[in-house]
Amino acid sequence: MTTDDEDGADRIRAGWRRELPDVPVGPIGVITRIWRLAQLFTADRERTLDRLGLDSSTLDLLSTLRRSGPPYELTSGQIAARSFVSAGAVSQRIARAEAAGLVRRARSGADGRSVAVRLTDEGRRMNEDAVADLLRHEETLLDGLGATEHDELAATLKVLLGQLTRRFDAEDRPPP
Amino acid sequence: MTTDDEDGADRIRAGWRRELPDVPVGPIGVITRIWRLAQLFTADRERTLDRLGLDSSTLDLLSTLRRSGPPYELTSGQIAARSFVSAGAVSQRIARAEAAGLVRRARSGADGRSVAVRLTDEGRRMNEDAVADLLRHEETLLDGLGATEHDELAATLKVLLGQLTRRFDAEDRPPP
DNA sequence: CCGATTTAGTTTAGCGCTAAAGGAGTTGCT
DNA sequence: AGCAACTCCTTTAGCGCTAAACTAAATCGG
Repeated sequence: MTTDDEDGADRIRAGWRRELPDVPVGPIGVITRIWRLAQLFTADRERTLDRLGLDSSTLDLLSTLRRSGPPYELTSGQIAARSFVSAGAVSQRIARAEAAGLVRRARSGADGRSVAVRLTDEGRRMNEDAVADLLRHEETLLDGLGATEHDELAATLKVLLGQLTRRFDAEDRPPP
Repeated sequence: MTTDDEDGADRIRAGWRRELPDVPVGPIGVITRIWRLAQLFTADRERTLDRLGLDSSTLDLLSTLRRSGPPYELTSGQIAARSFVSAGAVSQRIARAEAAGLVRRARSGADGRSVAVRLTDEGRRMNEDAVADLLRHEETLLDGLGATEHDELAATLKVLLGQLTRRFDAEDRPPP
Protein backbone atom coordinates (compact mmCIF):
# COMPACT_ATOMS: atom_id res chain seq x y z
CA MET A 1 0.00 0.00 0.00
CA THR A 2 2.21 2.76 -1.24
CA THR A 3 1.16 6.31 -0.43
CA ASP A 4 0.32 8.20 -3.56
CA ASP A 5 2.10 11.51 -3.00
CA GLU A 6 5.54 10.21 -3.92
CA ASP A 7 8.01 12.85 -4.95
CA GLY A 8 11.13 12.46 -7.08
CA ALA A 9 13.24 11.43 -4.11
CA ASP A 10 10.72 8.76 -3.15
CA ARG A 11 10.79 7.37 -6.65
CA ILE A 12 14.58 7.23 -6.72
CA ARG A 13 14.58 5.55 -3.34
CA ALA A 14 11.97 3.01 -4.42
CA GLY A 15 13.98 2.29 -7.55
CA TRP A 16 17.15 1.48 -5.67
CA ARG A 17 15.33 -0.51 -3.00
CA ARG A 18 13.84 -2.66 -5.72
CA GLU A 19 17.00 -3.04 -7.79
CA LEU A 20 19.69 -3.20 -5.10
CA PRO A 21 18.03 -4.35 -1.89
CA ASP A 22 21.29 -4.49 0.06
CA VAL A 23 22.07 -0.83 -0.33
CA PRO A 24 20.86 1.62 2.33
CA VAL A 25 18.47 4.07 0.75
CA GLY A 26 17.92 6.19 3.86
CA PRO A 27 20.14 9.13 2.92
CA ILE A 28 18.19 9.75 -0.28
CA GLY A 29 15.27 11.28 1.59
CA VAL A 30 17.46 14.05 2.92
CA ILE A 31 20.33 14.49 0.46
CA THR A 32 18.42 14.28 -2.79
CA ARG A 33 15.83 16.73 -1.51
CA ILE A 34 18.48 19.17 -0.37
CA TRP A 35 20.03 19.07 -3.83
CA ARG A 36 16.72 19.63 -5.50
CA LEU A 37 15.72 22.47 -3.19
CA ALA A 38 19.08 24.15 -3.77
CA GLN A 39 18.39 23.94 -7.53
CA LEU A 40 14.94 25.46 -7.14
CA PHE A 41 16.19 28.31 -4.97
CA THR A 42 18.98 28.98 -7.46
CA ALA A 43 16.62 29.02 -10.42
CA ASP A 44 14.21 31.29 -8.58
CA ARG A 45 16.98 33.75 -7.72
CA GLU A 46 18.10 33.78 -11.31
CA ARG A 47 14.66 34.80 -12.50
CA THR A 48 14.60 37.76 -10.13
CA LEU A 49 18.17 38.76 -10.90
CA ASP A 50 17.53 38.65 -14.64
CA ARG A 51 14.87 41.30 -14.20
CA LEU A 52 17.32 43.45 -12.26
CA GLY A 53 20.18 43.04 -14.74
CA LEU A 54 22.38 41.11 -12.33
CA ASP A 55 23.65 37.56 -12.02
CA SER A 56 24.26 35.56 -8.90
CA SER A 57 28.03 35.79 -8.93
CA THR A 58 27.96 39.56 -9.27
CA LEU A 59 25.37 39.73 -6.52
CA ASP A 60 27.62 37.65 -4.30
CA LEU A 61 30.51 40.04 -4.86
CA LEU A 62 28.46 43.17 -4.30
CA SER A 63 26.80 41.68 -1.23
CA THR A 64 30.10 40.71 0.32
CA LEU A 65 31.29 44.28 -0.03
CA ARG A 66 28.00 45.77 1.12
CA ARG A 67 27.77 43.58 4.20
CA SER A 68 31.26 44.58 5.26
CA GLY A 69 29.88 48.06 6.02
CA PRO A 70 31.37 51.46 5.11
CA PRO A 71 33.52 52.18 3.22
CA TYR A 72 32.36 49.04 1.33
CA GLU A 73 35.89 48.07 0.46
CA LEU A 74 37.77 44.79 0.77
CA THR A 75 40.83 43.25 -0.87
CA SER A 76 40.48 40.45 -3.41
CA GLY A 77 41.83 38.02 -0.86
CA GLN A 78 39.25 38.96 1.74
CA ILE A 79 36.50 38.56 -0.84
CA ALA A 80 37.80 35.15 -1.88
CA ALA A 81 37.91 33.99 1.73
CA ARG A 82 34.23 34.87 2.19
CA SER A 83 32.98 33.54 -1.13
CA PHE A 84 33.68 29.81 -1.35
CA VAL A 85 35.09 30.22 -4.87
CA SER A 86 38.65 30.23 -6.18
CA ALA A 87 40.84 33.33 -6.33
CA GLY A 88 40.72 33.17 -10.12
CA ALA A 89 36.95 33.27 -10.08
CA VAL A 90 36.99 36.29 -7.77
CA SER A 91 39.36 38.06 -10.11
CA GLN A 92 37.00 37.44 -13.03
CA ARG A 93 33.97 38.51 -11.05
CA ILE A 94 35.67 41.76 -10.12
CA ALA A 95 36.63 42.39 -13.73
CA ARG A 96 33.04 41.93 -14.88
CA ALA A 97 31.60 44.08 -12.12
CA GLU A 98 34.18 46.77 -12.82
CA ALA A 99 33.29 46.78 -16.51
CA ALA A 100 29.65 47.25 -15.46
CA GLY A 101 30.60 50.19 -13.24
CA LEU A 102 29.55 48.46 -10.02
CA VAL A 103 32.94 48.34 -8.29
CA ARG A 104 36.28 50.09 -8.69
CA ARG A 105 39.69 48.55 -8.25
CA ALA A 106 42.74 50.35 -6.86
CA ARG A 107 46.08 49.11 -5.64
CA SER A 108 45.83 48.90 -1.90
CA GLY A 109 47.92 51.41 0.06
CA ALA A 110 49.83 49.26 2.49
CA ASP A 111 50.74 46.25 0.33
CA GLY A 112 51.51 46.75 -3.34
CA ARG A 113 50.36 43.23 -4.15
CA SER A 114 46.83 43.54 -2.90
CA VAL A 115 43.97 45.15 -4.68
CA ALA A 116 41.31 47.17 -2.91
CA VAL A 117 37.85 46.66 -4.38
CA ARG A 118 35.24 49.25 -3.52
CA LEU A 119 31.54 49.44 -4.26
CA THR A 120 30.50 52.39 -6.45
CA ASP A 121 27.32 54.27 -5.62
CA GLU A 122 25.57 52.46 -8.44
CA GLY A 123 26.84 49.11 -7.23
CA ARG A 124 25.60 49.86 -3.76
CA ARG A 125 22.19 50.92 -5.00
CA MET A 126 21.76 47.90 -7.23
CA ASN A 127 22.82 45.59 -4.47
CA GLU A 128 20.46 47.06 -1.92
CA ASP A 129 17.55 46.88 -4.34
CA ALA A 130 18.36 43.30 -5.25
CA VAL A 131 18.84 42.09 -1.69
CA ALA A 132 15.60 43.66 -0.55
CA ASP A 133 13.72 42.14 -3.49
CA LEU A 134 15.25 38.72 -3.08
CA LEU A 135 14.80 38.35 0.63
CA ARG A 136 11.25 39.67 0.61
CA HIS A 137 10.41 37.25 -2.14
CA GLU A 138 12.22 34.32 -0.55
CA GLU A 139 10.31 34.91 2.65
CA THR A 140 7.16 34.03 0.73
CA LEU A 141 8.74 30.83 -0.55
CA LEU A 142 8.92 29.56 3.02
CA ASP A 143 5.43 30.79 3.95
CA GLY A 144 3.96 27.34 3.55
CA LEU A 145 5.92 26.17 6.58
CA GLY A 146 4.54 27.05 9.99
CA ALA A 147 6.72 29.22 12.21
CA THR A 148 7.69 26.29 14.41
CA GLU A 149 8.38 24.01 11.48
CA HIS A 150 10.48 26.75 9.86
CA ASP A 151 12.55 27.31 13.00
CA GLU A 152 13.06 23.62 13.59
CA LEU A 153 14.14 23.19 10.00
CA ALA A 154 16.68 26.00 10.28
CA ALA A 155 17.94 24.56 13.56
CA THR A 156 18.34 21.03 12.21
CA LEU A 157 20.09 22.29 9.08
CA LYS A 158 22.44 24.28 11.27
CA VAL A 159 23.30 21.24 13.38
CA LEU A 160 23.91 19.09 10.32
CA LEU A 161 25.95 21.74 8.57
CA GLY A 162 28.08 22.24 11.67
CA GLN A 163 28.73 18.51 11.99
CA LEU A 164 29.69 18.09 8.37
CA THR A 165 31.86 21.18 8.29
CA ARG A 166 33.82 19.97 11.29
CA ARG A 167 34.07 16.48 9.92
CA PHE A 168 35.36 17.50 6.51
CA ASP A 169 37.76 20.01 8.02
CA ALA A 170 39.19 17.26 10.22
CA GLU A 171 39.51 14.89 7.24
CA ASP A 172 41.38 17.45 5.17
CA ARG A 173 43.92 17.88 7.92
CA PRO A 174 45.08 14.28 8.57
CA PRO A 175 46.72 13.55 11.96
CA PRO A 176 50.39 14.66 12.22
CA MET B 1 23.96 38.49 24.16
CA THR B 2 24.88 36.73 20.96
CA THR B 3 25.36 32.98 21.13
CA ASP B 4 28.89 32.07 20.24
CA ASP B 5 28.40 29.15 17.87
CA GLU B 6 27.50 31.28 14.87
CA ASP B 7 27.85 29.61 11.53
CA GLY B 8 28.30 31.23 8.13
CA ALA B 9 24.57 31.72 7.65
CA ASP B 10 24.29 33.41 11.03
CA ARG B 11 27.09 35.78 10.10
CA ILE B 12 25.48 36.67 6.80
CA ARG B 13 22.18 37.22 8.54
CA ALA B 14 23.77 39.40 11.22
CA GLY B 15 25.53 41.43 8.53
CA TRP B 16 22.33 42.23 6.67
CA ARG B 17 20.39 42.92 9.85
CA ARG B 18 23.04 45.47 10.83
CA GLU B 19 23.41 47.06 7.39
CA LEU B 20 19.84 46.92 6.07
CA PRO B 21 17.52 46.69 9.05
CA ASP B 22 14.35 46.90 6.95
CA VAL B 23 15.05 43.75 5.01
CA PRO B 24 13.69 40.42 6.30
CA VAL B 25 16.60 38.13 7.07
CA GLY B 26 14.50 35.11 8.06
CA PRO B 27 14.93 33.07 4.87
CA ILE B 28 18.71 33.08 5.21
CA GLY B 29 18.64 30.52 8.00
CA VAL B 30 17.03 27.96 5.71
CA ILE B 31 18.03 28.86 2.18
CA THR B 32 21.69 29.65 2.72
CA ARG B 33 22.16 26.48 4.73
CA ILE B 34 20.48 24.37 2.07
CA TRP B 35 22.83 25.81 -0.53
CA ARG B 36 25.84 25.17 1.62
CA LEU B 37 24.79 21.62 2.46
CA ALA B 38 24.20 20.88 -1.20
CA GLN B 39 27.74 22.10 -1.91
CA LEU B 40 29.20 19.89 0.81
CA PHE B 41 27.31 16.81 -0.35
CA THR B 42 28.42 17.49 -3.93
CA ALA B 43 32.06 17.88 -2.94
CA ASP B 44 31.92 14.74 -0.84
CA ARG B 45 30.46 12.73 -3.71
CA GLU B 46 33.13 14.00 -6.01
CA ARG B 47 35.88 12.76 -3.74
CA THR B 48 34.40 9.27 -3.71
CA LEU B 49 33.71 9.25 -7.43
CA ASP B 50 37.26 10.37 -8.22
CA ARG B 51 38.55 7.27 -6.50
CA LEU B 52 36.20 5.14 -8.60
CA GLY B 53 37.06 6.81 -11.89
CA LEU B 54 33.60 8.31 -12.37
CA ASP B 55 32.09 11.77 -12.30
CA SER B 56 28.70 12.79 -11.07
CA SER B 57 27.11 13.33 -14.47
CA THR B 58 28.19 9.91 -15.68
CA LEU B 59 26.93 8.41 -12.43
CA ASP B 60 23.60 10.10 -12.96
CA LEU B 61 23.28 8.62 -16.44
CA LEU B 62 24.30 5.11 -15.38
CA SER B 63 22.04 5.27 -12.33
CA THR B 64 19.05 6.33 -14.36
CA LEU B 65 19.54 3.34 -16.61
CA ARG B 66 20.26 0.95 -13.75
CA ARG B 67 17.23 2.03 -11.75
CA SER B 68 14.97 1.43 -14.73
CA GLY B 69 15.59 -2.30 -14.27
CA PRO B 70 16.40 -4.92 -16.94
CA PRO B 71 17.26 -4.59 -19.76
CA TYR B 72 18.81 -1.32 -18.49
CA GLU B 73 17.83 0.53 -21.61
CA LEU B 74 16.10 3.87 -22.15
CA THR B 75 15.88 6.38 -24.98
CA SER B 76 17.70 9.71 -24.76
CA GLY B 77 14.40 11.45 -24.24
CA GLN B 78 13.44 9.27 -21.31
CA ILE B 79 16.83 9.91 -19.75
CA ALA B 80 16.52 13.67 -20.23
CA ALA B 81 13.08 13.68 -18.64
CA ARG B 82 14.47 12.01 -15.51
CA SER B 83 17.66 14.01 -15.23
CA PHE B 84 16.84 17.69 -14.79
CA VAL B 85 19.39 18.67 -17.44
CA SER B 86 18.98 19.75 -21.06
CA ALA B 87 18.73 17.35 -23.97
CA GLY B 88 22.09 18.61 -25.21
CA ALA B 89 23.73 17.77 -21.92
CA VAL B 90 22.27 14.26 -22.05
CA SER B 91 23.63 13.81 -25.53
CA GLN B 92 27.09 14.79 -24.36
CA ARG B 93 26.89 12.59 -21.28
CA ILE B 94 25.97 9.62 -23.42
CA ALA B 95 28.84 10.34 -25.80
CA ARG B 96 31.34 10.40 -22.94
CA ALA B 97 29.97 7.28 -21.30
CA GLU B 98 29.95 5.49 -24.63
CA ALA B 99 33.59 6.43 -25.23
CA ALA B 100 34.37 4.96 -21.81
CA GLY B 101 32.57 1.74 -22.70
CA LEU B 102 29.87 2.14 -20.05
CA VAL B 103 26.85 2.40 -22.36
CA ARG B 104 26.07 1.55 -25.97
CA ARG B 105 23.89 3.49 -28.33
CA ALA B 106 21.69 1.97 -31.04
CA ARG B 107 18.91 3.36 -33.17
CA SER B 108 15.70 2.37 -31.50
CA GLY B 109 13.54 -0.15 -33.35
CA ALA B 110 10.13 1.46 -33.49
CA ASP B 111 11.00 5.11 -34.11
CA GLY B 112 13.96 5.94 -36.32
CA ARG B 113 14.48 9.24 -34.55
CA SER B 114 15.02 7.86 -31.09
CA VAL B 115 18.18 6.34 -29.75
CA ALA B 116 18.22 3.44 -27.34
CA VAL B 117 20.94 3.71 -24.71
CA ARG B 118 21.85 0.53 -22.89
CA LEU B 119 24.17 -0.13 -19.97
CA THR B 120 27.11 -2.40 -20.76
CA ASP B 121 28.16 -5.02 -18.22
CA GLU B 122 31.04 -2.82 -17.18
CA GLY B 123 28.77 0.18 -16.83
CA ARG B 124 26.41 -1.81 -14.69
CA ARG B 125 29.19 -3.10 -12.48
CA MET B 126 30.75 0.34 -11.99
CA ASN B 127 27.39 1.85 -11.22
CA GLU B 128 26.48 -0.77 -8.64
CA ASP B 129 29.83 -0.43 -6.91
CA ALA B 130 29.58 3.35 -6.88
CA VAL B 131 25.99 3.49 -5.64
CA ALA B 132 26.72 1.04 -2.84
CA ASP B 133 29.81 3.01 -1.82
CA LEU B 134 28.11 6.35 -1.97
CA LEU B 135 24.96 5.47 -0.11
CA ARG B 136 26.77 3.55 2.62
CA HIS B 137 29.08 6.50 3.08
CA GLU B 138 26.32 9.08 2.96
CA GLU B 139 24.47 7.20 5.63
CA THR B 140 27.34 8.00 7.96
CA LEU B 141 27.14 11.69 7.07
CA LEU B 142 23.69 11.81 8.61
CA ASP B 143 24.61 9.70 11.64
CA GLY B 144 24.92 12.76 13.83
CA LEU B 145 21.17 13.31 13.57
CA GLY B 146 18.95 11.17 15.76
CA ALA B 147 16.47 8.91 14.00
CA THR B 148 13.55 11.17 14.85
CA GLU B 149 15.39 14.32 13.84
CA HIS B 150 16.42 12.65 10.57
CA ASP B 151 12.88 11.58 9.75
CA GLU B 152 11.42 14.95 10.64
CA LEU B 153 14.03 16.65 8.49
CA ALA B 154 13.22 14.43 5.50
CA ALA B 155 9.51 15.03 6.03
CA THR B 156 9.85 18.81 6.25
CA LEU B 157 12.07 18.92 3.19
CA LYS B 158 9.53 16.85 1.31
CA VAL B 159 6.72 19.23 2.24
CA LEU B 160 8.71 22.29 1.24
CA LEU B 161 9.88 20.73 -1.99
CA GLY B 162 6.33 19.76 -2.87
CA GLN B 163 5.03 23.26 -2.20
CA LEU B 164 7.73 24.93 -4.25
CA THR B 165 7.47 22.50 -7.12
CA ARG B 166 3.73 23.08 -7.38
CA ARG B 167 4.16 26.83 -7.04
CA PHE B 168 6.79 27.16 -9.73
CA ASP B 169 4.91 24.83 -12.05
CA ALA B 170 1.82 27.01 -11.65
CA GLU B 171 3.81 30.19 -12.32
CA ASP B 172 5.32 28.78 -15.50
CA ARG B 173 1.87 28.01 -16.82
CA PRO B 174 0.05 31.37 -16.54
CA PRO B 175 -3.80 31.29 -16.45
CA PRO B 176 -5.44 30.87 -19.91
C1' DC C 1 0.64 11.23 -51.28
C1' DC C 2 3.09 15.79 -50.87
C1' DG C 3 4.51 19.68 -48.30
C1' DA C 4 4.33 21.76 -43.66
C1' DT C 5 4.76 20.97 -38.95
C1' DT C 6 6.28 18.55 -35.03
C1' DT C 7 9.43 15.60 -32.55
C1' DA C 8 14.11 13.30 -31.25
C1' DG C 9 18.56 13.88 -30.94
C1' DT C 10 23.15 16.28 -32.03
C1' DT C 11 26.14 20.13 -32.57
C1' DT C 12 27.98 24.53 -31.41
C1' DA C 13 28.84 29.22 -29.27
C1' DG C 14 29.28 31.21 -25.08
C1' DC C 15 29.42 31.21 -20.00
C1' DG C 16 31.63 30.85 -15.34
C1' DC C 17 34.10 27.83 -12.87
C1' DT C 18 38.61 25.30 -11.32
C1' DA C 19 43.42 24.24 -11.35
C1' DA C 20 47.59 25.54 -12.66
C1' DA C 21 50.91 28.70 -14.58
C1' DG C 22 52.56 33.43 -14.57
C1' DG C 23 53.83 38.26 -12.99
C1' DA C 24 54.75 41.48 -9.62
C1' DG C 25 55.63 42.92 -4.88
C1' DT C 26 57.24 41.62 -0.08
C1' DT C 27 59.70 39.17 3.46
C1' DG C 28 63.43 36.77 5.45
C1' DC C 29 68.03 34.87 5.77
C1' DT C 30 72.86 35.56 5.74
C1' DA D 1 72.51 44.56 0.49
C1' DG D 2 71.25 40.66 -2.27
C1' DC D 3 68.64 36.79 -3.51
C1' DA D 4 65.49 33.02 -2.53
C1' DA D 5 61.08 31.99 -0.93
C1' DC D 6 56.68 33.41 -0.42
C1' DT D 7 52.25 35.93 -1.13
C1' DC D 8 48.64 38.24 -3.77
C1' DC D 9 46.41 38.59 -7.75
C1' DT D 10 45.72 37.71 -12.80
C1' DT D 11 45.68 34.89 -16.79
C1' DT D 12 44.74 30.78 -19.31
C1' DA D 13 43.45 25.94 -20.66
C1' DG D 14 39.98 22.84 -20.12
C1' DC D 15 35.44 21.31 -18.42
C1' DG D 16 30.33 20.65 -18.44
C1' DC D 17 26.47 23.16 -18.81
C1' DT D 18 22.60 25.91 -21.40
C1' DA D 19 20.28 27.87 -25.30
C1' DA D 20 19.80 27.85 -29.79
C1' DA D 21 20.73 26.27 -34.44
C1' DC D 22 20.61 22.26 -36.99
C1' DT D 23 19.61 17.37 -39.11
C1' DA D 24 16.70 13.74 -39.76
C1' DA D 25 12.50 11.11 -39.08
C1' DA D 26 7.53 10.93 -38.26
C1' DT D 27 2.91 12.79 -38.61
C1' DC D 28 -0.84 15.49 -40.19
C1' DG D 29 -4.03 17.95 -43.42
C1' DG D 30 -5.76 18.93 -47.83
